Amino acid sequence: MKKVLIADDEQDILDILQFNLEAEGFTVETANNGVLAIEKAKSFLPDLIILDVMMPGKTGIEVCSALRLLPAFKSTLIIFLTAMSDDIAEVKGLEIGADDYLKKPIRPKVLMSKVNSLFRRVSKEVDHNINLGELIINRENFSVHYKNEDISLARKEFELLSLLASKPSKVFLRNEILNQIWGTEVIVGDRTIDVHIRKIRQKLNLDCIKTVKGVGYKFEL
Amino acid sequence: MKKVLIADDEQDILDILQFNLEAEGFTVETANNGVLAIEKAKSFLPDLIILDVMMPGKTGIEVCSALRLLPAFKSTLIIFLTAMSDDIAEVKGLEIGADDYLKKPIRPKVLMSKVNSLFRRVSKEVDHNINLGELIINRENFSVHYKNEDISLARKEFELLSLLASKPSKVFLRNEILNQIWGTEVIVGDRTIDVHIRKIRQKLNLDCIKTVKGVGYKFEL
DNA sequence: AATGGCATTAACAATTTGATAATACATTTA
DNA sequence: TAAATGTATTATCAAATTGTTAATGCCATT
Repeated sequence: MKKVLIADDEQDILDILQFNLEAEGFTVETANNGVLAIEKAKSFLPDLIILDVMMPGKTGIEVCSALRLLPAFKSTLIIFLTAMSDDIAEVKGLEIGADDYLKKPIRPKVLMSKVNSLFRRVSKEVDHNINLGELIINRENFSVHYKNEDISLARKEFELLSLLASKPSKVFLRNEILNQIWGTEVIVGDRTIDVHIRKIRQKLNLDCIKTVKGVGYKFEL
Repeated sequence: MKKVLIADDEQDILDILQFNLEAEGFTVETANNGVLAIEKAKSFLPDLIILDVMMPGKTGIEVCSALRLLPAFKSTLIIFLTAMSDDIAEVKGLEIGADDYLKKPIRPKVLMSKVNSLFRRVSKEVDHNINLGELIINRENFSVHYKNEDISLARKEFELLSLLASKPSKVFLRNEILNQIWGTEVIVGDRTIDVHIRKIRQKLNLDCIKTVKGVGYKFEL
């Protein structure tokens, strides 16, 4: 189920949006200022963020810019809410990294259709990504990102990490891994998996792959 | 069959829900306040908890938060019942860890469809877990959790505990255990089981595996 | 043809696990 | 009570599993 974070300083707006989004099955969190929005975004890791432009303290635009700097929010959807009086040009340019914008007053139907169409648009891509906060795995780019650093993994290493991280905590049996990554036809030696695991551990420099002796491996942050 | 706990201070609601749930084959227990709900949850270990938000003493939200802190209720389904007058925002946010919510007045059909769809959603995952309150065994993660502590068991130990705990109170004959865990081909000596049992007792530090002399072993909390 | 990166294997080390035997303890039976 | 039976405990050793490093062969690129 998709997660949405709404940030606006008017409680009414929060309520209306929350109501409509939840009615469609989204999981919603709210924030009534920019600073809180950034905090909640980091812990909640929403799929979509709806930001009011004008908020006391940090404006929505500032929030957006700040988040976009973090790898975890590179591909998070962001929609802006703008009042008549706002300088629309700035938002419209979308150069700040917004995916869409909405003029107030808000018509729930319009919002929902925008939201749904955005999700439809990215529904395929999003599947390719694994986002664990500090660690981001992008299957499309074959890229791994940890704490603002790009980690370069070879193909098999990448597939292996991808697989394990796709279900954190689940123990993948050695056979399971062989089938998923090497297929049933190819037969490789016993130490092959170990060696790849070792390289991943080495490159990530992070103790996230646990060995379960006699069983297999599991990913846990 | 699935177990459901209902907590509401209105007897009428309890009766209606209990009637409908039992008609569908659920095992139902009820509580008419929050404190009692927590108590019953701990002993009854329901698969689903239906909580009224407004109850004297502890609100449903407080009950939910309290339960979610316990590992045993990490994945228990929780549905809230809200009256018109309740501050709906808080529940809807679902950030307190609810799986769904229902507005009063309650339409039994709506409730039942929500309940069934929730159970359908989690039917696969639940199989992997053995949840005995303080003790949680997760077959997917090969993990054992006792009183907020992770216990690390070797493979055979894990399989043995898993087997015994899969049917509490049932006495497993020594032969039965040998067949299940070692298979019919491998033949091991008589003392092998004892030694493993001992290690489990030692690691768990909990007298949950009883010896039935001349017969076998059984698991009992 | 030379280079470099990658996947795999081989060889060995390190570690963990499992099984057994020997002994101690407990309970039942004669 | 002594013997018999069954289980608990412990130490020990063998076996299985995994970690590590280096070496090999392959492929694509230059």
